[in-house]
Amino acid sequence: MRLIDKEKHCLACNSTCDIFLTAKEMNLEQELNPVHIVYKKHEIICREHASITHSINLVEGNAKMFVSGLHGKNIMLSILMPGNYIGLTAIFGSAKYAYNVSALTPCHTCQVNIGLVKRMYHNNSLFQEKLNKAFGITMANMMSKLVSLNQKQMRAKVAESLLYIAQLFESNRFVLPVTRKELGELSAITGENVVRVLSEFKQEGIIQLEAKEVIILQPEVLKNISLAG
Amino acid sequence: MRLIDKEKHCLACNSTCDIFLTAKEMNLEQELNPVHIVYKKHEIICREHASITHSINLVEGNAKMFVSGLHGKNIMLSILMPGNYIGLTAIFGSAKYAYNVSALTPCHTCQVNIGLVKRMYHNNSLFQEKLNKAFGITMANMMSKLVSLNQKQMRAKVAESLLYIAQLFESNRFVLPVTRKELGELSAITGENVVRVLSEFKQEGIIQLEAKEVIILQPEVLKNISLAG
DNA sequence: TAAAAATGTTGTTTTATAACAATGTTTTTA
DNA sequence: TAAAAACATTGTTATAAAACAACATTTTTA
Repeated sequence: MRLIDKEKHCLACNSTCDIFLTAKEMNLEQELNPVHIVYKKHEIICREHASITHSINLVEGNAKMFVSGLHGKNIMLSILMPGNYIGLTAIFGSAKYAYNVSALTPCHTCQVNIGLVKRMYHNNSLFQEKLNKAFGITMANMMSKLVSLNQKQMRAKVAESLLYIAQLFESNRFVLPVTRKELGELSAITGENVVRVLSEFKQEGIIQLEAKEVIILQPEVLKNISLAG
Repeated sequence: MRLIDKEKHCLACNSTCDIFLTAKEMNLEQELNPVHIVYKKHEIICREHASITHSINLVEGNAKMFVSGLHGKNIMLSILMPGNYIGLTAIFGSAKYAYNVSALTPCHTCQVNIGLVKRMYHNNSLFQEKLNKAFGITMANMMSKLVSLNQKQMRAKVAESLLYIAQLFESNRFVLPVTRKELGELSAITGENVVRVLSEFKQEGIIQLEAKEVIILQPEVLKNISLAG
């Protein structure tokens, strides 16, 4: 179930998103008509193969972007943070989602008609450049993920995932936004093996670990593990 | 060693590429100054991390696009066919190549200053749409490759690679443009195992195989193998 | 708040595939 | 065209990680 909160408006929103700023600059505020939708934990925000009708801005909360693989096993592509957009691939030729997004925590989203965003993209070169760059970065990340998931082994993959999450939260101390199994989806290994590797890292004094709380004690060591094997 | 053929000009070129057509439409023919460079088999056409200075159109021949992974093992992203472009990622925010391209056969390329192509992109919406779409498709392919290489096993991966090549050559009968080891790079398995799987497929009457010549006798069976495992 | 479901943990077994080795064949190079 | 290098093939061994199992703990749901 989703909650539609019609009270929230852009001017009251503390997240100054590029879409709003660009729309304002282009005098398209009237047409914006943003809809604020709240998703509960575990709820699907968008589904693979579904049509992209809106650009979705994650205003509050965390979500996971994943593709559903074989035998019900997912591969998590990324963890979404407040400020991230969903659905902008529509601008790059695909009318359908190529991935799923589901809420890891309650997620507040702001949704705008994708047609309007497309128009903005085509008529505002700064906005265009921003989206192009973001898309290019996504592509580069995909590329390195392809190598990592294929050629690295468990310890390296988990180390990489931990560093990725630390970088998202801009801190070496964080609360894991995912379960062990999901950390496995992000690292392309089983949940059981995630537990094992995490225990090893703890044993070796590389991380401190208690339930979901992680402190990376030796970031350089973890970095080395993530690079080599 | 590369051969620069200054004699070839766009008007004489039988490959009517989008860049030339768009430049003509925009009266930018004078500025185009295309350079025709020929690469020998095995030569590097572009290298990871190098600056992108030109848009490279593969006019004739085949090339492989790959990222260099760990322990000297590559992952092949795609096989390039005549008409394919290299370096357009520069438009999407990255000034450096994120991949390598090397010649599988002698490769004739036509190279145009990337700055000009960028200008064309920003001032021609049709051209823009084409490049965006191409980039989007590349992204989608990456995504499905991520799943395939991670979750499928040898037989499925090799089946997929064979179908991919058949689709490139638009025929179920083709001469492999790659070695067994390279087919391994494309499938993320070892060369030895490629040989084994190909032998199995031959034994099972799914393909006909002699040296580099492949005939897919039972495309549907191969398709099923590629999907399941 | 009791019951059910999901998550976390550790140990054991199985399995797919890499790694290694040995040899024949083709292609490239000097 | 002879020698060297790269490629293809088959068999064997080693290994990383999945699969399975059993149970403790936490979270969700009725």
